[in-house]
Amino acid sequence: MEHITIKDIAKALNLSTSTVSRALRGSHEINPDTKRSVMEYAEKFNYQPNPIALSLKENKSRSIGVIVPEIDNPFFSQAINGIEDIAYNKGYQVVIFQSHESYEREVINTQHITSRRVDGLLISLSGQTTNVEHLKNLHDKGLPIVLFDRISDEIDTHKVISDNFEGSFNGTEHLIKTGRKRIAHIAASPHLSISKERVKGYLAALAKHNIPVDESLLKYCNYGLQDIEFVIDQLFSNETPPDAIFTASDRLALGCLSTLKKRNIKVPEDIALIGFTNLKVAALLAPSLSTIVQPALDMGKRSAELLFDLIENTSKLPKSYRTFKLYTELIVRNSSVMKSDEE
Amino acid sequence: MEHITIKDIAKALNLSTSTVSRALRGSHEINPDTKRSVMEYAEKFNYQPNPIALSLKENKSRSIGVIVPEIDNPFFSQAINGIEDIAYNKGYQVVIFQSHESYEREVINTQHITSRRVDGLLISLSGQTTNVEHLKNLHDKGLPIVLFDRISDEIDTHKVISDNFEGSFNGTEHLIKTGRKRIAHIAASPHLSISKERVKGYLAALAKHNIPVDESLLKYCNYGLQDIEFVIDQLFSNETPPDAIFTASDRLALGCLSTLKKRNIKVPEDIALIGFTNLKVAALLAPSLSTIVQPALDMGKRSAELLFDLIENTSKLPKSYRTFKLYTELIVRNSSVMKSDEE
DNA sequence: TTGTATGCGTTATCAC
DNA sequence: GTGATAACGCATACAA
Repeated sequence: MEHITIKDIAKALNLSTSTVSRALRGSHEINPDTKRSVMEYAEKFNYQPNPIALSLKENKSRSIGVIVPEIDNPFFSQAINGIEDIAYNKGYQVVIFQSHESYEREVINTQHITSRRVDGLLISLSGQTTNVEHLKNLHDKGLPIVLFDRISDEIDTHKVISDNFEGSFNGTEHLIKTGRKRIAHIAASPHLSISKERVKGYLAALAKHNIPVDESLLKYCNYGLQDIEFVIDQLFSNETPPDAIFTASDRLALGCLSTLKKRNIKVPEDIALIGFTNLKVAALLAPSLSTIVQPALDMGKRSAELLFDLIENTSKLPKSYRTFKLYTELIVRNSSVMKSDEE
Repeated sequence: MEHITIKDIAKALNLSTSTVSRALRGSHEINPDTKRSVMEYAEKFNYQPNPIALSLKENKSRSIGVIVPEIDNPFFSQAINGIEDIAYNKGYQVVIFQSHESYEREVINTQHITSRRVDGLLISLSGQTTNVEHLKNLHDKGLPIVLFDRISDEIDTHKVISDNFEGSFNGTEHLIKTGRKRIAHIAASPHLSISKERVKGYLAALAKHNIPVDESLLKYCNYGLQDIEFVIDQLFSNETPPDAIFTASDRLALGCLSTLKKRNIKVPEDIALIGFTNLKVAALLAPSLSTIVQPALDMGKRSAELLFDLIENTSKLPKSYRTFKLYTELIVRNSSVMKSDEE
């Protein structure tokens, strides 16, 4: 892969590299003729400045790192879509890493990230992560970081989340209002901020409607299909099984739907189902599933925008960091069932 | 984001940068004591070599570019998962671009890719792409390229695909053998290699079983949900609607399932459905959908491995390029229905 | 207006 | 065994 350099142009045109550089950069302190001839030559031989040389010089890479638990998760792939969108417009490249829900892998990834000299980091924590020293260190060293979705209180930076409490509260209350009495909640890893908030919302809705909490209806679940099958079988081995399930994520909703089908438990006839999902999954699952829609794409975009704000203003200190809550939207489906329940 | 350099170490230890460099690289022509003290200092202050400087020197970036139509598509996100896996082990970073099924965007992305000096390119063509000069150019300039899934005959390089013809043939034949007479096929963009191969397989299966081709049952469809709804409504406005639908991708299968549900057409009671999907989607949709499973993860891994082969052997010419076909797997579900149909 | 010199971080090539 | 120097591609302070 050969590339033409400024030096080549200079040689060909009998100029110095600095003159060529100036011409290319559109400097005004240059002879219009020289400029034109340089531009023509550059055009003709498809000159493209070497970004690596620039990076070395300016000590920045024009790339941002993104660490997500799994790329192959509808929520995160859609968030990355949004991130890529913003980065593309800013002329940055997006470098992807997966933690695979492993704390160790996340730590290793943060090391790679810094050794790669990315200009900023977007991260959603792994389900195993309880200690965030690895991120604190980076942040203390001045790396702009934005946390999204799965955040930690211990890091003082911008964060973007959806309104997990409210979404969870609304979803649970919807189930209550449609007559459900035994509402199970399947949450993701108990370490995650999103899990905690969603459980809070679930409990708050039950409390508001004076429904006693049954601990056996609150399950934490990994993302594997076996895990969710196990959890659902547990729920249904209960003396009085749930009449509704509220799941905390895309994957759990999908897994739940599939397991229920396997077990021949009909949704929504036998059991009501509502899930936190991103917009695309919600659309695809319509109309069998009511959903609390998380703005995955927007979360990606918003996070990236905030990160670029930080990157482009690293000089301006001190910053005041904020946590941005994006609205969730409750989409109610199976209206026929709703009606019968509402009587 | 401050980083310690070789120069810093040299200054601190009263050595020259070359000595430090040698010590760090584990050269043998060096005093063991010097080496140890350098290593200790580097360890203590967490020295990390600057990959950008390395890149400039070696004229390679230790990164590979990946261009996919949409990250947020289960097939591609899983393929990227595989790519990331291999790249991670090789110590390469993965830079992601989306063409958004747009030819123009794809061309622009290839320009970005080269300007970024990636060491290789993995690409799956956009649905609009018919002209591949932009890739030919890069390839002629010596950039290692591997095409996967959506390929073009016009580029002479390694390619990795699933056995689209066979998968399609088997899926269609399965529908025929279970008694279906009017089998519709919903394909993706007609420009795509995968579409062509799958249509061929579909037609071949019909031909083998002496089923006349009904042009009105063969539809090409974009990925938007509106598009698929439109197509399905078209199919069912037919005087004699289909009794089976064979869809050509994850997205089409999901969209089809969702639309049929919306229209209150029951699967598999009213209509049999079979789709090309990746493993995870197949698992999630079980047991409602029989699937021709494409090895998305493996395709990502295999493509990345081949790309690294090319990257690491750029000196060895000439190469003989190959097209690797990965097996698809037919997973038959709804066995109860099958039985009744098989009688 | 243009050219020369320097530096970004690293390693390779030469000297000593 | 160690150090000085050049080079990768570019931008810029300074000199002309």
